[in-house]
Amino acid sequence: MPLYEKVKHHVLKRIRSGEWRPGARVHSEHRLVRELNVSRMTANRAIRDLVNSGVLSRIAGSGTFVADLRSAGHPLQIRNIAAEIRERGHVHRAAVVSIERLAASAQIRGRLKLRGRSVFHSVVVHYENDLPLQVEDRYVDPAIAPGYLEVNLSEVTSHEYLMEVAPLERVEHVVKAVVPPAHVAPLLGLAAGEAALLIERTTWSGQRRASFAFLYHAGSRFELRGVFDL
Amino acid sequence: MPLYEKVKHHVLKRIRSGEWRPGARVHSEHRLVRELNVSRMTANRAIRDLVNSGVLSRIAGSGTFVADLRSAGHPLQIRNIAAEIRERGHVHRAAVVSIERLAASAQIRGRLKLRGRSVFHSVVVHYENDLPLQVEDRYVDPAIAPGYLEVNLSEVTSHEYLMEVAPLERVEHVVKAVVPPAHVAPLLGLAAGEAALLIERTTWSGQRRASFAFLYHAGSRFELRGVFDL
DNA sequence: AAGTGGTCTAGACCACTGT
DNA sequence: CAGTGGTCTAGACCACTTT
Repeated sequence: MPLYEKVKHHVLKRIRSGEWRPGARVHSEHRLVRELNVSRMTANRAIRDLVNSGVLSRIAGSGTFVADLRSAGHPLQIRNIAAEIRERGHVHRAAVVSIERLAASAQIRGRLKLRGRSVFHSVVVHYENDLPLQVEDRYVDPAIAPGYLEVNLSEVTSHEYLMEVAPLERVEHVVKAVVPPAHVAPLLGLAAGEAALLIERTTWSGQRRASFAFLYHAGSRFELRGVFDL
Repeated sequence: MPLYEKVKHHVLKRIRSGEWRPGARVHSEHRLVRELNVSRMTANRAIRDLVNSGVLSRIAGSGTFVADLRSAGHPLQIRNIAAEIRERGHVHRAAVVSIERLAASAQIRGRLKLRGRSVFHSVVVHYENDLPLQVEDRYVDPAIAPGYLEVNLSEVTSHEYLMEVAPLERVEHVVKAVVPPAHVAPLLGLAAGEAALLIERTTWSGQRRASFAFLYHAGSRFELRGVFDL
């Protein structure tokens, strides 16, 4: 692991533990240099990375601070759908449509950079108050999560399970508007011709890709929201 | 202007001019060091910035390459579409469909919390390399930007103008998938039944709402991308 | 073997902020 | 004034890819 990653973890650990709350001052670059025996350029890179990813914010001459949650409240939350629904005060229910081991297609092998020939595949429908909100069509690298087929996905979300077995360090989201494929539209209860919001989510554990998911949402019932103060 | 910004411009200029097309090899760090008389760390920072913003991609031991199209805007960024297109090394052009003063509907009055009875309304199509990328259907409070009707929106984006007359302090985005309305689909060059990605953007200047915009994008050509390192 | 990116160092000067 | 971040240098070693 590169040194600057260690510096990032050093800072993130304190933020996650609650020791450094939003708005709090983070140790200065010079101080990190002394604490961790790295050069200033290394500390600078670590902190600059965290600023770029929205975790910290800096004011020249003044200091570096843990960013407010509201600015981290980007539309593409990493959180799982179950928590989000419950946070809105509604009932979440998940129905497993299928969960199986498949021979990986060339496309999936490419997306996940799979080494083996097979892949785990699951399709789960998430309901908010008995209305289908999301169809989760997910591919998981068996090398990362060998026990995936035994998980009861109606009780534990894939995201929660993956976080347990292989701490995710990186998430990529791509948001698109699409006409949903034929196997998805009925699961979402969509009329013909209705649009769907598709989020393609790839997660990394270390250098390896852990999973890839197509998250389809009814265009008429789902939206991403983000507020930014400048 | 910092040196690394000059290095970035040096590279972006060649991409914009078409000298370096997507997939093409970019000058190596060592070569940039010789060409521009900067240290390698400075060249490295410039290139790494461009990689982070999706303009370039790197393969260790092999080289740095101009990234393919498709990797589009960051949902977190408030930047205007013109800047975004130019940063991808492409040509931006805007066509004004209409710009006028209207009697505000109840819905628009509510969204903008208008005090007066009229509102400015503009429809502009933004092209990326002559392909329609965004239809901007915008309502502006005349109290905030009285000179809006005189702005040449094919040369200055609404966002740029509003930033000038009434510095924006807050932006809200809502992202949806929709079937585009009849007046929008042809402007985007969409076939019947194609989906569109809609961003509803509200901007605040101080406590007042300055403008409200429907930003329609062709689902097949536009996506939002976000990467988060944890 | 030569070239490429990935990382790291130990300094440096600057503008700005806060005391 | 001391402290902070912003930038920059001129080297270095490494793992990897290409020739």
